[in-house]
Amino acid sequence: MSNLKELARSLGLSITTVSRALDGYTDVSAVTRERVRAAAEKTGYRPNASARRLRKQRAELVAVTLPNDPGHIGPPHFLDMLSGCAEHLASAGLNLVMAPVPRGASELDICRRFVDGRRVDAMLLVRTRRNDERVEFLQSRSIPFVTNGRTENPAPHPFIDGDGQAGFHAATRRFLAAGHRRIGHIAAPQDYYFAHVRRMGWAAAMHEAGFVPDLFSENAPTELGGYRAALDLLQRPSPPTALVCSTDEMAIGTLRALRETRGGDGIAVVGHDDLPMGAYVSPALSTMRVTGENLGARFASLLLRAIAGEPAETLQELHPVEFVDRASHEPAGNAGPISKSSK
Amino acid sequence: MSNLKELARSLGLSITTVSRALDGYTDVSAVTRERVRAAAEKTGYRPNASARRLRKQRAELVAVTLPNDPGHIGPPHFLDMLSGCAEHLASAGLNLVMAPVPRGASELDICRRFVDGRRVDAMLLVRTRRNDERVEFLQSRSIPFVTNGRTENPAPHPFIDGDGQAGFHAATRRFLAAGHRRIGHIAAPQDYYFAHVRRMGWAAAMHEAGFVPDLFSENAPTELGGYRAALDLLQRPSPPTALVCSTDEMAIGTLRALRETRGGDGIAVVGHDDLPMGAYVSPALSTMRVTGENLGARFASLLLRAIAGEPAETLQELHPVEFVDRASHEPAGNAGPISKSSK
DNA sequence: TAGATTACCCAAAACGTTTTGGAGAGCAAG
DNA sequence: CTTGCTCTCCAAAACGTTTTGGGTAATCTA
Repeated sequence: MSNLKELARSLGLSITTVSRALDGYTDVSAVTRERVRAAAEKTGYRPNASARRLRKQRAELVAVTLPNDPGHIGPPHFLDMLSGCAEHLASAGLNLVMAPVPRGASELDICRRFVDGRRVDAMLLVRTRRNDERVEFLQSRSIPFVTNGRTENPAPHPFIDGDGQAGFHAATRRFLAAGHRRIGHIAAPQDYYFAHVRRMGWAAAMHEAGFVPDLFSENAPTELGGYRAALDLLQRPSPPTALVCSTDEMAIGTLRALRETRGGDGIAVVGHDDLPMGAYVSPALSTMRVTGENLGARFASLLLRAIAGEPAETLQELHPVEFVDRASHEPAGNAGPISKSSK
Repeated sequence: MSNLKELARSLGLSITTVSRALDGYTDVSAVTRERVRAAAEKTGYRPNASARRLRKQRAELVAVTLPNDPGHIGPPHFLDMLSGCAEHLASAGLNLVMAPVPRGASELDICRRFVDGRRVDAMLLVRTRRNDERVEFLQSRSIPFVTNGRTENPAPHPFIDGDGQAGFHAATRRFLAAGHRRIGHIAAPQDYYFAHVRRMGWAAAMHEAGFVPDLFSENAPTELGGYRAALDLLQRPSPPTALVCSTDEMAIGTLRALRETRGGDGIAVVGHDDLPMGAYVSPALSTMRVTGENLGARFASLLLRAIAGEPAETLQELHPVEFVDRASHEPAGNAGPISKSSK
């Protein structure tokens, strides 16, 4: 129960002086400052967080919305990202608080709750949708925020994203260059921005090569979703010889579907995200990864700059994606996509 | 900038009355109460969280320590658990805040920081160690907490854990009953409590069957760690015919090691955790899972009861583990553990 | 020596809530 | 008339900080 008042009394100083000594102000003599510091250290004094927050009118908290997709909550490395972000924020005195979405409430309700109760100084939005009502709301309240993934909302806002369009375009072109003609896409729900642009990248490459991009199937962004979508494509009249999958989890579901299907031998697969697990499945999963290190720290940095008032336009990071070549994009067991007449 | 004072003035009432009306006290007339409620609704009034926290001397926050193992942060379903916990806590007015461990600091430092700054009302500890200094510290400060996993600390404390000892004992006995004799264990670092008891379960079953339990290898609790530990065991003079792995991730690394090793054909494998991914690797991973639904909500419930002052002894949950039989514990491609003379 | 500057320190006012300890009015009982 | 009770309401005191707007000596400047 140590507070500033007791510490001040025990030192024979005023509260003001003790407070300023601990904050390193220059208008307290070096000897006093050191005396105060020593006493604070000895008694283990820590300023009361709530009191400081009230006085400084800052919550010292940043909330991250947790997507509540049925049964699934985002890629496994999501937690690594959050951890890195929290660590970086902590060194600026901010803590990261989780904003889960209870059953029956919308993600917008949660934003409102945190913002209007002045519980946070900023927000971190993940799993953005093409038209994201949370973005609109936060802009209307002019509270700083950063999104993981772009949106199609008209007003610019800070974000970090990978260039999924370019990545899927390039991956599709690689397959085309390798001789594939029937290149399918395992798609995630298209109201997610990331899912939409990845499909657009694939579709554009197919279109440029003179094909109609209709060989795709949409499902949940999980192993099961990928499994189902792959089964769907495999039973089409002209099944694919190569599959570009929206996420690694979907790709791993796809690999299982291929194993279980007779016509699935030698179909090329590529995913996106570079999950650690991908190197351990069979065949080892070829994939893409967003370049750049320490995503979490970059989010934290953008959040801090947004809180400091930097304009949205200078807080947008679009990172290229790069290929991670393992085995699944060049499957053994067939002579290649052209000589193979699957089905 | 709406606060109680303004709301009170606009209604011609005192701050006290408005506050009590909103809190549903009976000493404000029904008609006034309704008038206040309507006005609060209309102006979108939300009490300032910092002010309430200061006055009520409660942080309304619970921190969860994030393990900072090099490059790895716990099982993928960890985030699902956190999300469920946060959701349940939120309905009691508490938020879950992340307590990452920055480089160079210990997990104890972080606990101290959160506790002594009165930033939290309780803590959630994950990845407990056999002798966990965080437990000792929190008990010395008598701050409520719950651990995910038991410890060997002398004083009892609230926890939720799966009975890994029994699970690994039973799994080993199953392999023994199936005729296996050389059953190895892929072990996680033994200072983790969970890793220790899982090894003890395996060792006890082997010992009871008359074998010296020395066919194990310890490594990081990751795919790579499992891979390396499996390679180690496979090059022993008498390699195993079955492997009980401390985690699913290690088991998946083990499966890759088996694929890449000539002598690895037909070696039985079982993991623990029931990761969704396990159903999609080849062979499909047989595993164990802790019984009971909605782990996160149970953690939240225990935390709330600990905050309410219930004694530690009544806040301990040990859940049995059950088998999830898929393919890897009965590998095809060999006639069985006895007829096979690997190496 | 007067005046200005510097070095150190502090009382008091916030920040916005909850809670304590009544106050005043109206009414019933003695 | 007094006493006690119920029903509403409220002033003021916390909670523990940070910051404002000084004050008092001592030291320097002219």
